[in-house]
Amino acid sequence: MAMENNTERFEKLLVKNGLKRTTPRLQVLEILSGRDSATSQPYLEQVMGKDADRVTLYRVLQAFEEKGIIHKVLDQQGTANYAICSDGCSAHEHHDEHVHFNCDNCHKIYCLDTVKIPALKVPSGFKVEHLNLIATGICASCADKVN
Amino acid sequence: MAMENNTERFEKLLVKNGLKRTTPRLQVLEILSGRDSATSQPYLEQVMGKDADRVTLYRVLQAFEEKGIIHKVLDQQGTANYAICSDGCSAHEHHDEHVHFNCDNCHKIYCLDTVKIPALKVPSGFKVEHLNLIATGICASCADKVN
DNA sequence: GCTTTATTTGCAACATAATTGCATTAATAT
DNA sequence: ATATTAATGCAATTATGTTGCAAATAAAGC
Ligand SMILES: [Mn+2]
Ligand SMILES: [Mn+2]
Ligand SMILES: [Zn+2]
Ligand SMILES: [Zn+2]
Repeated sequence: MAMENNTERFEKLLVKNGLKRTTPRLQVLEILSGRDSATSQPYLEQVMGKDADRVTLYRVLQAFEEKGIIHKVLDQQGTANYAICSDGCSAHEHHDEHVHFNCDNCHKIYCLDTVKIPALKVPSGFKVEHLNLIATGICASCADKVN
Repeated sequence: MAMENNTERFEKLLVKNGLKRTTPRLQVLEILSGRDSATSQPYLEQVMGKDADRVTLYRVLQAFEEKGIIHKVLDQQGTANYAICSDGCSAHEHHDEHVHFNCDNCHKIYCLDTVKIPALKVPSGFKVEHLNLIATGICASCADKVN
């Protein structure tokens, strides 16, 4: 049983979502999946360099978000960060209601998939659709380094 | 017992924080205090028009935020919105850890001062400093209009 | 009130993020 | 191999935010 490689997986993912198998798209998937935290748009742009136009990157990210392949998290400065959706997300509905942790030191954004956002009691009349919780502080990795 | 008017209150607020009583500053306080929800930077810029330069507006907002007079909330699109701090906020510490509600219909952001953000259990190693919770959905006012 | 001083403002320039229209290119279906 | 449709690249434009510096002005001191 041969371990399916990344590129094959990604190609299937694109086809499944009716997206053509193009270099910029595979590249974005490759980059995002190789990181343990969300990836900022500026970082992606820098890493891709001249391999793809800025506009193409924006369009790839938008398409992926719409299809439920990635989700966007805005950090405390309002910068867009992207992370691969764990599963269960589709074009029709995202299921990324986990907490995000924005480290004040390394500025990484971690998807805390195991931490669900507690339900909330809001004033009468308000109808809550989604909850978006970002915790800030020091991440495990940075806390380690200080010691 | 004469009811103290807004301008007098705002002048005192500025003096207390070591800020000079200037027209743009009073204008921003006037606008923000006259609204029931947070106010976006673009809206402020539009309302102030040529009364103040864009840069001045940015600097006024920054000074107010530093002094604990207002707090900034980023909406789902990453747009900066500002609201007057209820109280207890100072240059040294903000106490605005209430939930914010971003209406999908009218796009207003309400400070739900009465709704505190529940404490959170995060993976070991992570040290939470602040929590920032934005709920999206339909606000009370918009829900009413539909009926 | 007039002068001094420190703060604040306005302007110009710049930086970055994001969007749009359109012609060209490339992926897939036949 | 060709046709069709989707995707890309490029140029131009918009929006947001920042910086440096000279001019204006608020507040303090006389
Ligand atoms: Mn996430
Ligand atoms: Mn608030
Ligand atoms: Zn960190
Ligand atoms: Zn509303």
